[in-house]
Amino acid sequence: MSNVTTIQPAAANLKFEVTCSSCNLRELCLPAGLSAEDLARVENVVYARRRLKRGEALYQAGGDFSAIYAIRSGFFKTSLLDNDGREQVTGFFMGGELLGMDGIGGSYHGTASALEDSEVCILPYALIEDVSRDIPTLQRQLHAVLAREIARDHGVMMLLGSMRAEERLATFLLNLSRRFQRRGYSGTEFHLRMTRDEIGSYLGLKLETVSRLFSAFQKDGLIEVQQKHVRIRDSEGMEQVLASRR
Amino acid sequence: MSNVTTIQPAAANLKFEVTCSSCNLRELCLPAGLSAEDLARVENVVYARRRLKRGEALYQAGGDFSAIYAIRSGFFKTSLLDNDGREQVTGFFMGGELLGMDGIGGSYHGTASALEDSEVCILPYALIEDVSRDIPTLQRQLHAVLAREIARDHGVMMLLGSMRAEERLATFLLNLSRRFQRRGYSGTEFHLRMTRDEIGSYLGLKLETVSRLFSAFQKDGLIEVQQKHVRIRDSEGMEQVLASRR
DNA sequence: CGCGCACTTTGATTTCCGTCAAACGAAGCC
DNA sequence: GGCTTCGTTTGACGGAAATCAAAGTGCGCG
Repeated sequence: MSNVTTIQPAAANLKFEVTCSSCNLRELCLPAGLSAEDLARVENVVYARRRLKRGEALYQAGGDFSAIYAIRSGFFKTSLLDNDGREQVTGFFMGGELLGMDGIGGSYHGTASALEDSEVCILPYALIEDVSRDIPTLQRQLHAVLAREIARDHGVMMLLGSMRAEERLATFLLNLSRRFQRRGYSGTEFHLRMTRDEIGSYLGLKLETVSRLFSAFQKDGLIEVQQKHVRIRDSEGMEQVLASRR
Repeated sequence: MSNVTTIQPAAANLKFEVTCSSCNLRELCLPAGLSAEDLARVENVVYARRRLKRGEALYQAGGDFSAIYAIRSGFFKTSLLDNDGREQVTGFFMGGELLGMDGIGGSYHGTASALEDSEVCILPYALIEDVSRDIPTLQRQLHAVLAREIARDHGVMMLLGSMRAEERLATFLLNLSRRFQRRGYSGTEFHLRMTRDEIGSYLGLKLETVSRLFSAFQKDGLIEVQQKHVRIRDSEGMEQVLASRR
């Protein structure tokens, strides 16, 4: 992983050094598909970055919306808080993915917190608005990103609304696997950044159920799991857990 | 209700007669908040309408994306189809609400079908793109609508992920009530356009459970229900069903 | 008008997952 | 290094909703 960012001063103007062109997540991120020329203009939008410690909140539910964020490194969860204080995790996000879009036009609807030390690029909404008026490709990209988030949410609704517990966990693991792989990491062996409780909240299950399912999948030879370390041994078998719908 | 639309020719150029300015759903719809001047420009986007019979699909999952739709009258459901053909209803939509945003930048992710005879305004995406470049207020409105859909979906995720059956149905009924009221209809007495099965799919419950809950709510004096006709007798009691979270 | 079909209601039973409880393991801290 | 604390695993039990089944209701259609 690039260490470029670690040697730059933490203070003052972070604009220096922030270039999408040199970012290896470029093609997964907002500027995907932009020409070199347009890319240069977009770099004026990404005017700063922010580092977060594990557990720190990137933004809070109800906070004034000012920017969306692109994850440069690290791992996040987004969540909603219930009236009586119960948490619903609405998503897990990794490098190249965007956060904060639910706040557009008002205030953030949920909270985003770092599950490990992380860094994000700050994309002030007012600037995105301006620049996307001049660059149709960016405008289209932004809309596409918003639409993908809607489609993702619908997928989760299907998961929560009509899948059994084991199908939910299999779907979750296969989804993580695919996203790690896409980013050049192993798709068969990875480290879970979230707790069983957070997985459970996301999947609409209790943490004990999640734990039992991990154990069951291991017993069936589908995965090896030791705490937060997971290795997928039989991804075809995992797919079949899904196909087993009656 | 306005009958203006029923006397216009069904064929050929529907552009004539299509004016947001004279639409009583204006302030609930995409042009909300636009100046009279900008509104005139937006009317060039809404270049046609389409009527649908009950059961007819507005668009199908996988179909090429070309436009988003504003509901002028009627009632819709959106749904996803599972690998093995099972349906997940992702939402119910009424006058002034927008459909098809999940397709932006590709193909529609789900299907939208009319639950009663309906009419929609067709908003070709290419035109929205163009016009919203010139009218920042429209651009912002469009983004806000997309963000609201994301927020709505997160609300459903919370419902599906962490509520008990009776809380889900109470939430559903109160939400419908609020939306009917906002449109000038009674918020305490209304006609359900969807079947128990569709409600169940949306709420992650089986139709028998939905039916039983309707009966239970009636027995508790919260509602009166006869088939698809619902009257809310004790909306405060309904709210308390939600507050009763342990 | 009456028949058929789709939708709804209600009851009996089963099952999956939640709840409660306790022990275990790992990580951070003085 | 030992201690606390947080997270995980596993077991026993109970309950909410699913499943199976059958009767009832109302609407559309010939």
